Amino acid sequence: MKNDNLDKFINKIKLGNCLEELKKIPSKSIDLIFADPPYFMQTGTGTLYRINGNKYNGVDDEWDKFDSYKEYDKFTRKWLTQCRRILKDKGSIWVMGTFHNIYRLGYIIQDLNFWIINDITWEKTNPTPNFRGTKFVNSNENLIWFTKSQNSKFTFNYKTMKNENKKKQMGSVWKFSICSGKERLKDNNGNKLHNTQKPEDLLRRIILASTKINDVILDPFFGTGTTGAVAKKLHRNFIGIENNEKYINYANDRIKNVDKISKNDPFFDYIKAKFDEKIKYPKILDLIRENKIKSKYLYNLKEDKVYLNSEGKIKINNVKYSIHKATEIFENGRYLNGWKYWYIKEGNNYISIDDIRKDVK
Amino acid sequence: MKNDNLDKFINKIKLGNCLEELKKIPSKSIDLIFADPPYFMQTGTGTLYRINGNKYNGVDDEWDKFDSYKEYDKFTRKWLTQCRRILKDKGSIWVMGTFHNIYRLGYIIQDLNFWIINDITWEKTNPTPNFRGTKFVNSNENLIWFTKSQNSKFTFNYKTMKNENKKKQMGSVWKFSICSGKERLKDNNGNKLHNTQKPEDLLRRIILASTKINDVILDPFFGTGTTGAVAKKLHRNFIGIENNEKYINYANDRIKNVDKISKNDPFFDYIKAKFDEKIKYPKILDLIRENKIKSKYLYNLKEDKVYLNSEGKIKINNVKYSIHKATEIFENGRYLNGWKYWYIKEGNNYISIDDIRKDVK
DNA sequence: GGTCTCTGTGAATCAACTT
DNA sequence: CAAGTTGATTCACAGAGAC
Repeated sequence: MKNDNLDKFINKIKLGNCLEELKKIPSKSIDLIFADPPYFMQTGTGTLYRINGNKYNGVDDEWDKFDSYKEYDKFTRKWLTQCRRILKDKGSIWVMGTFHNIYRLGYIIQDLNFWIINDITWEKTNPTPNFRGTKFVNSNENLIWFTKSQNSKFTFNYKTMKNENKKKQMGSVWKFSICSGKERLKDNNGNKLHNTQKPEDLLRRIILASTKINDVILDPFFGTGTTGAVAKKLHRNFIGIENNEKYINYANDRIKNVDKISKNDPFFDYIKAKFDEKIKYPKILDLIRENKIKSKYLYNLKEDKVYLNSEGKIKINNVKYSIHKATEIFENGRYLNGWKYWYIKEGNNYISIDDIRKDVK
Repeated sequence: MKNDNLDKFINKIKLGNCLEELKKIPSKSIDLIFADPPYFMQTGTGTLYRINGNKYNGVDDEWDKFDSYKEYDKFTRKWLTQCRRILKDKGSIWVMGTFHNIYRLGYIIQDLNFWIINDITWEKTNPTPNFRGTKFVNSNENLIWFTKSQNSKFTFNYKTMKNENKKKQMGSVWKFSICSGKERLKDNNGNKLHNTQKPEDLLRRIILASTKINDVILDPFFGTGTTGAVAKKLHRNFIGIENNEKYINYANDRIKNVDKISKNDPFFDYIKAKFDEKIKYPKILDLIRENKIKSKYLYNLKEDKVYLNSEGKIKINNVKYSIHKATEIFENGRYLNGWKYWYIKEGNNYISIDDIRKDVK
């Protein structure tokens, strides 16, 4: 996974224009990209008052202003194109937005021939209410997770996610609260440092789901460095790009104070994605050569009996089938996992060939 | 709300090409459009199997195939343009999709200068599992709700929605189960009639939120007629367009068997959106003229005392303020609703002027 | 110290009517 | 039509302060 040209970027925040800095990064060097670009909110010019008469301070930052969708699209197309170049073939990308920009992002992602894996909804448990009762409360943000092409292999720690979700498959709607309290960075005046700081729990799930230990995660809109802080904690590397020096200073401080989770911590199994390590069991030919399958005949639980030849194939009417394919003959076209379907007989006992291969290991 | 040219379409399903049929409908005649257009599912050539070996029958109907995104975009642009023409200025539109098509829809909606009100996530409580454990379970579908332009007034039954949500503002993530059981239409062979039949609960919420009683709701991809069935139940009118005669036959049967909710049903208040009826209370001058405010002085809860003149203005230092504006003086610039801020005193009792006007009514 | 109350605040395309 | 006036609206937390 090493890339010498990448060393000078690793675990650093680059000050500068997003596009220019992306261009400096070596091709095919990044494992994961997380991008939370400006949303282009287009709020009105008037003031929005809270019900108690106070003003509501929404996002009015210069960095969120664009002249038109056309300008926004052009910008999006450029940074996504750079992301394609620097991403490893087995890497993947997350982007984030609301209805203001998410359709621009998704459309361009598809036009650039990226391949969408999932669309995720972040359901906020404590969104800002709609003070005037004009519409449904905007209680969600949206994420898109995608690869460079349809055939890309990508990291997905399926079992880790399942363990995080009461042993059930993790779905595409995630509930988290917004970033507040101690986690929310304050400036020297005690005001919120950044208008749109993201919660660490969200980044934690993204990183645990789609990276391996020591992977390199790039965030081209680094802000206050949530991506970097969580990456460090979880023993991943980060690269940040940010054009506001103030944010960088706070982010560097923040990350410096993060402790990596200890290797003695029971949670360290999660960090290694231990549950998702691929275990290589012996193949059927290995078992035969090592004389682990003592019988020449296999049985299913309906007591059908078949002959297993020295090539590891099941012969039926002089035609050779794999142990899996052979299930179709006996199960009306249903194609099942042969390891769990076929048994040998020892006296009156049926022993699954799947148990045999796992015992060998 | 009557439009004579519309009579021949009302509560009927038109057999034919979506675009051609849309063109026949009069301009600015429709209150609400609900559109669940064909999805652009790319299942690829591989067959997907359930764990038990049965083939998974996903969406692979002919009507779902398009040559490319370009074709899909072109088609989307055309039917949305027709929708703009036939929609009343105060009408609104819902579209629905998954990540395969929702970004195409949203992007084009914005390009056509529609104005998005909300994006809604339908969280499925019982989604199809991901059989191979290759990604997060797709447990959501997405809806976009929008008007013809930024300044469009539209129907939103805010309080009705609040009542449906434990008296709290309804958010943008909706939990419903997928359509199954008795609700799911079967064909004569007992198989599911349509691959993407929508649950009635979903349509119920959409219709209750964004239409008034007797409104006309158009569904250009009518399918098995969920929109029509729910519209009828809730005392709304529908127009359906569908190019598959088989679906139309089943849908007509289905809708014929729907009973409108009785006017004696306690739920009928919801149908009329009674909670959202605008109530006109007397104004401050009316109350003074009719001598309903017996005192010349008003108090706030801090016991500040002000003089209310015969013009209904509060005089402070010889300057006249409205009852609302006057709150700014006593609340450090906070501009509050005067009706709930000012009281008269009867003995030791404070009586809110808001209570007085509501009693008068 | 513990419990209760009060206050502050978050990616917001946040009004309708009269003069 | 622009400017001014009237009036209808909030939820989950965290943290500070009161008792």
